[in-house]
Amino acid sequence: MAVPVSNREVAAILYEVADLLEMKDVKFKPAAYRRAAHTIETVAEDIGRVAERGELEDLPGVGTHIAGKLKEILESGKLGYLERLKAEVGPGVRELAEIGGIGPKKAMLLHQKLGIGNADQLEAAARAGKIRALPGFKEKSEANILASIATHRQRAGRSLLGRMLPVAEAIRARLAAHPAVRQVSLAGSLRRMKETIGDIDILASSAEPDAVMAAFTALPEVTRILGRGTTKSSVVIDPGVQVDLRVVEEGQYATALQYFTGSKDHNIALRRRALERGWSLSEYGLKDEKSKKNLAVSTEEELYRILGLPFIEPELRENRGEIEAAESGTLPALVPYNAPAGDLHVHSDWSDGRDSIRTLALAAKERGYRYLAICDHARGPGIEKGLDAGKIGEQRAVIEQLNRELGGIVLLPGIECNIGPDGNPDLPPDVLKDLDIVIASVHDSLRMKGEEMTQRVLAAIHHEHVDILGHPTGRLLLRREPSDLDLPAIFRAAADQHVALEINSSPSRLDLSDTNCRKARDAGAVFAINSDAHAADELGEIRLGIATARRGWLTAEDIVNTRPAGDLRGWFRR
DNA sequence: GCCGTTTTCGGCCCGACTGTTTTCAGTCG
Repeated sequence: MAVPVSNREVAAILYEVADLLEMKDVKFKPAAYRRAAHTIETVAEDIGRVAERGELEDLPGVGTHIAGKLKEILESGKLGYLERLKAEVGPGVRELAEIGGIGPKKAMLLHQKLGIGNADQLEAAARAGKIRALPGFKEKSEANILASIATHRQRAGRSLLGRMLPVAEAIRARLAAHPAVRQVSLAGSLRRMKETIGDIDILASSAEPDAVMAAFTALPEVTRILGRGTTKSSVVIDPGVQVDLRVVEEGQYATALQYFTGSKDHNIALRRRALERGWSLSEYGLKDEKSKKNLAVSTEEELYRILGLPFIEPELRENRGEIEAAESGTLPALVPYNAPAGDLHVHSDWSDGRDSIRTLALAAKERGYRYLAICDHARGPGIEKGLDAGKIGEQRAVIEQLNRELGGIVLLPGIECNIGPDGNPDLPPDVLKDLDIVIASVHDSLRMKGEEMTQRVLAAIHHEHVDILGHPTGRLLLRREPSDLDLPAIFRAAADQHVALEINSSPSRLDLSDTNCRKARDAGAVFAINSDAHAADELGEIRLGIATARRGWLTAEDIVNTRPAGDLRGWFRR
C-alpha cells in the first residue's frame, strides 16, 4: 500500500462515483457503488489489510471491477475513473444537486444549458428569469429554486440528536393531543437514535388525515411548507430543520413505522428479503406477489417474524449485519434504557458544575440510581476551578456526611483528572489511591501526532489508579474531529488493564461512538456510560449514551455501571 | 456493477408529491 487511506476516504470516493454516474443517468451502477461504499464504511477491519490478503471480492457488493478500483485507490490514493467522470459531468454539478428540489437531472440540465455550477450562479439565473426558458421549468420553478437556496443556506446541515430530540418530542406530544390522531411516533434517524440527524420524521395514524395535516402545517414554529398532501407533508421549522409527517390508516401503522424508521439500507435489505420469499413489502403492508393480496400486519414484531426474523431494535437498523445476526439468532440483548444503576461522572459546584453535591445526589436518587460518583475536575493547566489535594480532602468530608445523612444512594468520591502530554494524570498517586473512581481524560493538546497521542493515552490506561478513560477520542460532533489515535491498541490495552472506556453522553460528544463501541467490545473492553452532567437536569442525557451503546451492539454485561455498587468496587479494584 | 432457495442472464425497493404536463418525469425519503 503506497498511500494510507482510511475506509471512510475510500467509501467517499465510491459515493462520489455513484453520484456522478447518477448525473449521467446510468442505471443500477450508482446503487452498486453505494452498496460497496456502505460495506467498506461498515467493516471493522482496515480495507488495506483485506486487500493484502486478496479478499476484497469476499466483501458484499464488491466484485471484480470494484475490487480493481479499490486496489488503485489503495495504491495511489486516487481513482482515474472518478477523475474522468468529474471532467465529463462538470464542476459543481454534484453540489447543485444538494439544493432541495434539484436532483441529478435538473443539475445536469442547468449546467449544460446555462453553465451553472454553484448556488450563487443558480440564484442569479433564477432572479434574471433565465431558468423558465428550459424545458420542464416555468416561473414557479424559479420561485421554488430561490426559496430552496435560502433554506439551503440557512440549514447548518445535520443537527445533534440531543438538541433535536426534545424539539421533536414536543411536536410529537402536540400531535398526540390532537383528537384526530390515533397513534403517533418519532421515526427515521431520531428513532434509531443516530448521533446526528438530518431531519425530524414523525408518523401518525388517523381516520382524518386532512385534519392532522392541517394541524401539523399550522404549528407555530413552521416557517415554510415544502409540501402538503393527505399522507405526507413536509415543513421547515424555526431552527432551520425539516420535519416530515406521514399519516396512514391504523391498519398500516406497523409497516409504515418500520418503513419510516429506516435506515434506507436496512429497508432495502429487508425488502429484498421479502421478495425472495414471494412478498412485496411497502409501507402499506406485505403483498403476496402471486395472489396480489395484502396481508395485514399489526406490529413491527409480527412483520419481522413473517420474514423469518426476530424483532430488530431500531438502533440496530443500519444494515451493519443486523439482519444476518437476526437470522442466525445472534442478535445481542441490547442494554436497556433503565439499566444503569448509577452515574460515574458528574460535576458539582466544587468545580465547573452548576449544582451542589446534595442537589445532584437527590436528583440521582429520584432517577432510581443506587450510586453516584462525584468526579469534579482536578486542578491543572487551564483548569483553574479544578480541585487540588486539599480541596479533595474537604470535598470527601462533605460526601461522607451526605452518605450518612441521605440513605438510598451512595455517593462515591472521585475525580476527573487531565492526562498531561506525557501521559501522567495531574494528581499524584497518593491522592488518587484514596478515591473510588478516577477518570482520566485528555483536555488539551488534542492534535498531537498519532504515535505520541497513542502513547500518551496508553500511559494513562496503564496507570495503577486510573479506572475509566474519559471521552476517549476527544471528538466534538459537527465541530471537532477525534484525536489521531491507534484505537485498536487503546481498546486492547483497556481490556487488558481493566480500565473502562467511557461512553460520554454529552450531546456534542457521544464518545466513544457507536461503531467504536462495537470494535472495542470485540477487543474485549468494557464500558462506563456516564452523563458528564454539569447540572442536575443533565443527568437525563445519559439516555443518549445508552442509545450510543445500543447502536454499538452492547449488552448490560458490557457496562460496568449496570452493576451494584459492591461489584463495581471489586471490578475496579481488581 | 453485482448477484443467485426461480436466474451465470436478467433482474435490481417502493410509493407520494410537485410541477409540469395533457399522461408523466423528477425528486425525495
